[in-house]
Amino acid sequence: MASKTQNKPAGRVTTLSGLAKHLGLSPTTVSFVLNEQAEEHKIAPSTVERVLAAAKEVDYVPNALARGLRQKRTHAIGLVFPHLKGDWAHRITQGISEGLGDSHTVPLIVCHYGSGQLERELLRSLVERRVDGIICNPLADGFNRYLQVRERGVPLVFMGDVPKGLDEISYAAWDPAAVGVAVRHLIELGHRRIAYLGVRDTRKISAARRHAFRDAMAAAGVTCSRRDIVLNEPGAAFEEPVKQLLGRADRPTAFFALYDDIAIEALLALRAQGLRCPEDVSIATIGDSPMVSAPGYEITTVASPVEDEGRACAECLEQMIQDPKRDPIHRLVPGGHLVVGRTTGPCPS
Amino acid sequence: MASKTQNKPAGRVTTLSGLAKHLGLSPTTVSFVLNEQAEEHKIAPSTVERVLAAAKEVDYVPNALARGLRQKRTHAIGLVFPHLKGDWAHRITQGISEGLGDSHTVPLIVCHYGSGQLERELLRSLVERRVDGIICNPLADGFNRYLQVRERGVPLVFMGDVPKGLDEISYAAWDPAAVGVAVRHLIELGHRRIAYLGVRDTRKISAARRHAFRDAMAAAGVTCSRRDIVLNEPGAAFEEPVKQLLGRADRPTAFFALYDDIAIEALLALRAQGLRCPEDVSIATIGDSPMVSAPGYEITTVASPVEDEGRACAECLEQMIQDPKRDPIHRLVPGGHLVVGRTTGPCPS
DNA sequence: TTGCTTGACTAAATGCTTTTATTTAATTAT
DNA sequence: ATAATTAAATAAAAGCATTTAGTCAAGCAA
Repeated sequence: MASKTQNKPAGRVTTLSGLAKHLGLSPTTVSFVLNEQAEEHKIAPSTVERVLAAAKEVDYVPNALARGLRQKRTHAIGLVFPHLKGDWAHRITQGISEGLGDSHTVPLIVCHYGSGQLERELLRSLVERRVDGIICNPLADGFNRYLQVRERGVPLVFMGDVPKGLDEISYAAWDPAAVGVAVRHLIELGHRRIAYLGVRDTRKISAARRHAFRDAMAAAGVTCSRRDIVLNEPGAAFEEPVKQLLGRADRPTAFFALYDDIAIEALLALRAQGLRCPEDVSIATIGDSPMVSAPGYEITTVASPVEDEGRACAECLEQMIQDPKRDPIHRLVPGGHLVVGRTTGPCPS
Repeated sequence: MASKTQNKPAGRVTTLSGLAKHLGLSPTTVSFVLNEQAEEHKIAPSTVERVLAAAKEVDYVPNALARGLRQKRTHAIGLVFPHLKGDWAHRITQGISEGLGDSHTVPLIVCHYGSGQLERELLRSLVERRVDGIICNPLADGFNRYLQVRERGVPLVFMGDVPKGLDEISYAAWDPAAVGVAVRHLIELGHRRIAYLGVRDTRKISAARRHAFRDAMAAAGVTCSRRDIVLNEPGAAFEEPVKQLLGRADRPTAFFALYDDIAIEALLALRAQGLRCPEDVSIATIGDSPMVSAPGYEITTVASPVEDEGRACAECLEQMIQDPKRDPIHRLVPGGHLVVGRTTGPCPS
């Protein structure tokens, strides 16, 4: 038993070297045993047992700081979220955890709460702590902050959309083909004039979704007038464009909204015009929230496979960690099933 | 400019020593400057500037592992959550972040998803990483895991309830006095026979809430029969006890439920008896969720000050970190306002 | 001139683990 | 019996920043 009064580092059994001294062995030997390299280094079985027993006895916990310092690997990854509101953070985190599997990597979750300042600090903090990689959902104007991190050699994966033209960065995003599910639903209900409500495509996935819309229409043999495509500036209201669309003689009988909040805007604008949904005009969207939570809405949507996205992000990041110099990975996560709400109905004849 | 071909550690400017060599100074000097101890150590102003400029130039990021190893302080704390579902995690995290203030401490959030095995691993991982402290919401059967951590000298704060008799551990919990808010509401509505639906008091706060109930009743001059106090075993159903209570001639006209899920159980049991709520019997509770989210329920509750709890936890932990040997801190967070739902009404005459 | 301060900086130890290169003794091959 | 091999370990460096205890030269007083 180690003397309790002794205060010298050698006397403390809490460290690997302390344990070694306690056992009359060298730190090397103890390290080999504790890292399951005993076979490889031909440590005598009796010694292995002795070390293991002692480690258990004193409940030795290795110092991850020292280990990480030496190995240049922390087995921790950073998850940068906007916040933890709602279900999204929960679902994606669960997916990421699954994706990490048994790699004994710990996700460190931080939130920037919409503050660019905080985002920068947190990012720096993660780099200081030498996380093995980062999965992030950045602020709209925060991309360059992450690029700086990438330049340091920290593997980085974006969950979701990235700016157009940014090819040298990895991302895992929901496959835009899911748009087709919503569109086909509308077409099956008999709709032929379907308008697209989206935003100007400064990001890849947004653009890809618009193409998916066009393709789904084309595949069904439905033509789509360019006038039925609304591409707002980010942040702009949809009331006016929707009004205009509805004012036309050959007005659309259905809307596809790129985001769920656009769908709500459209719904309100439509009602303000004295039209009923879904009797007069149907609305479908894609989005995380089936929006059943908002009583009175219940917009038809395509539920996104958030867990799968998380898993994809984690797998993607692991690959990058394995080989930091590899080409950036772009993964599209398929899936998403239709959740029919109260906003889609048969095309009015 | 540092030669790029050189591969020796001295050539890399990314470390403090590298930077020092680059500048023709000692690591000591650079360290002093970068840690704002230049004044204290009488570093020449010109040198200070030179160092600062160089650090900025190469965007030097200190290695938190090395620093932590030396200082025995990581400026990171662990937050152990069950999961990130709903609003609770979001709110308490925000509160904790506020409570940490500008201490430049990063919260590392981990979730055990109800798995004791995972909880143990995560806890060990946090200890390995030498977090400065831990704020946790443990599994019901996981307390001893945390006590082991505490014994290692890691400051520990429980958010919420702790087992009875466990005085040597810190916690920050919602003041049980909030129970009075719900009870007074019922009394103001004219109720005199109010039953208490709770669980056997193996935990401190549960017991304190029962006392708060009793006190609130007494303060209003209302007597409370012992028969109106239901203390279930944890996990047991409330259907039977509620049935019994309602079967009595002098049946209660109102229920106070210790948790919101108990309230729901009671509501269902009551309806199954052919009684209406709130016309025949009122139900009030205290809890995080105003339960407006569950349409058709909307149980009257006292909204808990989750952010305040988080802040209290963080402040509590910081104090313990300052002086790990101090007595455990027990903090009760006041507050909580009444949210009147559809389950409370005037006492039937 | 000698001794004492002070300003400006540095050498070296420390924290803990991993890893590479050796060592020592025992065993086997020749 | 000598060389070659193997088993079982170890010494020492590396990884990076902090911190204690100095050093060295210049400036000043006596």
